Amino acid sequence: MPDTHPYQPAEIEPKWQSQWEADGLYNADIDPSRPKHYALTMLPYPSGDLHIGHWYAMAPSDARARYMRMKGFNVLFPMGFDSFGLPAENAAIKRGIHPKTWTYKNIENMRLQLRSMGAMFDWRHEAVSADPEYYHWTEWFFIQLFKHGLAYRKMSPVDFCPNCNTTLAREQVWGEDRHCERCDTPVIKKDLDQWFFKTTSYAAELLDYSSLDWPERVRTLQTNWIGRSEGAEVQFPVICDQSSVIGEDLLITDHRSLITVFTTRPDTLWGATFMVLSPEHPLVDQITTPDRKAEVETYKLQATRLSDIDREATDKEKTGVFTGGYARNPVNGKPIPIWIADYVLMTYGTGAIMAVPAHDERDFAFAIKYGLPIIPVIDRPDGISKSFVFPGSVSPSFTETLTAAGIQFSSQQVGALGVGLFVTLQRDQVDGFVALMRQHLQPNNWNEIVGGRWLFVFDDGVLELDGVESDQAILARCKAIYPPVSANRTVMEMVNTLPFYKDVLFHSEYGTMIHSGEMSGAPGDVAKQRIAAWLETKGIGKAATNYRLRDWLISRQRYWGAPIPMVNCPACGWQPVPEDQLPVLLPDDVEWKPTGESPLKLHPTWAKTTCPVCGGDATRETDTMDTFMCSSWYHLRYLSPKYARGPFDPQVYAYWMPVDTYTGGIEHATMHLIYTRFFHKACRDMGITTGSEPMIQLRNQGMVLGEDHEKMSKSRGNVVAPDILVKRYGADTVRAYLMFFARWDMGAPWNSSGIEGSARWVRRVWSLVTEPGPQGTPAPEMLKSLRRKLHQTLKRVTHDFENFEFNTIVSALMELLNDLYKAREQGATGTPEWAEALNVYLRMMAPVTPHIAEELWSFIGKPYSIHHQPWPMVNEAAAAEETITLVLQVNGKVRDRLVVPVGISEDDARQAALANETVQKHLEGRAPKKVIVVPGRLVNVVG
RNA sequence: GCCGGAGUGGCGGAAUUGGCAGACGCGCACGACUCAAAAUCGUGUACCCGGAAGGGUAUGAGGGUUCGAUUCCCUCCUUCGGCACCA
Repeated sequence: MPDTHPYQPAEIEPKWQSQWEADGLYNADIDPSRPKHYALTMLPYPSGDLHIGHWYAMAPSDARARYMRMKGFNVLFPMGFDSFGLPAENAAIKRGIHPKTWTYKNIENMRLQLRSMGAMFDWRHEAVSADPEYYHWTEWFFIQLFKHGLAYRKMSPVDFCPNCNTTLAREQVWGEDRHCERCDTPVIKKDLDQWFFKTTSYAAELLDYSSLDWPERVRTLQTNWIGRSEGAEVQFPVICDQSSVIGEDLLITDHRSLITVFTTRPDTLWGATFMVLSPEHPLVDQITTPDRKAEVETYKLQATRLSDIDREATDKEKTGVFTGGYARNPVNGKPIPIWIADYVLMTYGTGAIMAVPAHDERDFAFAIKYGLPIIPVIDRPDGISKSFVFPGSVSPSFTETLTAAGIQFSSQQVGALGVGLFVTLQRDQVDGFVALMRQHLQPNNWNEIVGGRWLFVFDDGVLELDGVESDQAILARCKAIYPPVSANRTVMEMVNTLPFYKDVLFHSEYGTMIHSGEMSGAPGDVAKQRIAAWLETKGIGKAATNYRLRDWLISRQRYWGAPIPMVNCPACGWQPVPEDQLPVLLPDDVEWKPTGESPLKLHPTWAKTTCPVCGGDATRETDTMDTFMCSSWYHLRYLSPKYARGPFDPQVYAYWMPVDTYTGGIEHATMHLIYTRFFHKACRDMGITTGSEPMIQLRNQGMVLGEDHEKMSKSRGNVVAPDILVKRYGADTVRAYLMFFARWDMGAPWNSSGIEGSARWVRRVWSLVTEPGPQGTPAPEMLKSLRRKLHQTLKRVTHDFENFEFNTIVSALMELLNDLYKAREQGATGTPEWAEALNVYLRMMAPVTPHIAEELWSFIGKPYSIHHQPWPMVNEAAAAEETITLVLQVNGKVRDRLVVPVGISEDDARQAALANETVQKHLEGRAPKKVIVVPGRLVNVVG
């Protein structure tokens, strides 16, 4: 027996790491004789220091990859760096370090830190996105997308600092007043011509997750992000001769100025009483009348100063201004005013909406605020109407009449005016009520019925609120009768002042169409489809599907990114750089102004080039690509990072792709994971890749919070540094603790004393194996139960590895260790059962704590390497229990437990329970009414 | 506001998906070893009543379904994420 010595991770960990490296133990090469497994963890950004969050993401993923390896898979588990991006430029501006220098120094450091983890990365597959050999192909992909019509240019606003003369990211804009982080200048929006990828062409396909094993949560997030909605596009002609609006007869419409709106509710078209355009809408200037110009311009400016977040905030009161222009509602020819408001976004739909205030909550609030007409066009499904009977407006016998008619109402004192009646009507009571009202209404009064029906009863007849004209007619009569309502601009504004009516004035449900001309009466379940078809036959619209998803903005006005390989020729327009001239290299000789203006723009010669088509003078694109472009295909570069004839070696691709298991944070659920799926599908359609999805199985880890339960950040000073932990406890302990301390998909706050438990576990395994146990003759029963526990644990650990339940893997191993210690005390060390236990135990540990497992494997005299060993097989017979604990309940409460043979019959279990003294005691002499036997678990006696 | 997750001892968490609540670990208490401390080992540790045997109460709150609910249903509260004037 070798000398026993204390556990020293600082010695054994580096030793095995270099051994594995030297032997190429984790080399992942094509091997058609073995099933492949491509395990991928999200590409880290080389910020300089490896964070505990990186460990939390990578160490359990590594353990899972190692488990798959032991299961017989040929596993590729690569690592690389997402090395373009803003922080490198910030370092350049603040500290005068070149982004390249800063980035590659960080990478060097992080490689060392990553090695200390003892992960099975095959570094021969490393890919670094800022290497020219890498971004060569990022550029190449751009050109392919361009050639296939999936890349295009359009104007798009950015946050811009006019003082620094530079575009700002959202994180560079600070404070309520939205000022520049460097110079405090208020930020403005600047419209720039920029490159986009047509992600929206794939919107429908991106909603299909049928071939994916992805968490429901992520699929929901993506589905909402893509945001499919069905409805119709409708064209509203702009009325260009403003003076004729008043004249009414000679309305001339200009069909060159059609405003297209997207609506999910074409069935409400007859209720569209105004339109709202986004302040950025291209027709705004044309529509705006001279007298409204100043106000509109002010509002537009104000809207551009707001962030999207501010514009989209719901707690803010809606604002807008009238443009002075009118459009014609195409279904009824009525002129409707055109407004602009910041709640309409140019990036969604067509940037213009038809407003139906009677059936859209936002539009209702907007119309009430600005006095715009509100006309109900969809019947209330519940049919409820309400009527307030003004004090003194009816003859005194009216209440008895109502009671006799079975109509529900309450009488209440209304201020000093007297007693009013608050009537609630069912659908079939309205006509009867109107008839009664006509008999009882006193001269020079009116009564309104609102909700299910919209009727105004006057001395001489009944008016219905069915359009803009009747709105004004009714209002005029009411004002004449009761001057206090004179300030109201619409009928709805007038009735909205009465709280009693609040719940019946507006609804957004589907229902039978009313007040809708020839379409009135169309039932709610078919109205939408019927109108969409009708619009098409009339040539004023069509059924349409709209997505919330936007095209992907690729352009960044930055230096440290992959150049966009495009050349602008005055004669030939935008042309791609010929593929044999790639990569377009980033110039190293760049200088920063303290303002952060992109040095590519300032470079004296870089942008000057010739047109690949005509050979004339031309200019390079000086914008670079979004780094999400680099991370959309890194899993492909990993396959063959040195390959020079294409982005990847097709043979290697054919073996490894798709990614079998992808692990990473939930924060990438929408952006990165949608971009990479889009990228893969586009590449498939261009004949570059095969299959429809790049990553088959996705699993997310949660977040490690600081000990104060807050998000870790340098400013809070709650950051946990893995290097210190590795130094103090060893990588194995850190790995084990990260797997143990929380459910992986949930994450949890860090607990610096909790890690002691994992450290103790690792040390106890060390002692168990290396220190001799007492001699003795262990009871055969004890050895049998040790073996049972071993195989039960193996079963649990196997199950938990399959399901990414890492915390219970470690706790199961801890439990078994406790039993092993007890067995050792009883002299089990010399037995075959003991040998088997150690053999299996170390193999179960190997994915979790690879170094100590290797060291102890060699200690017990097994051949190098444990990481070449197969995953142990569960012996079901050995794992089987002989007895169970039968729980005895009386009326659902546990009263006793019996140890019985595992195969006990239902009858025997019932008999045993009924014969039990404690059960009898708790029955207190009652006869059992019912006995429930759950085989193998419990007997519940109900009595 | 909408969508989704979570809420279990002093703390992190477990519970084969309707069947023994609190595995495992941290912490704490007591004990052993030690001159002492650390480390290590052992014992105990949800709460209440009780000397004990035992009994009662407990999985955010309240209701429901069920022989039986941490698990399913309804209402509400707290909290964490994501999305959001989406027409």
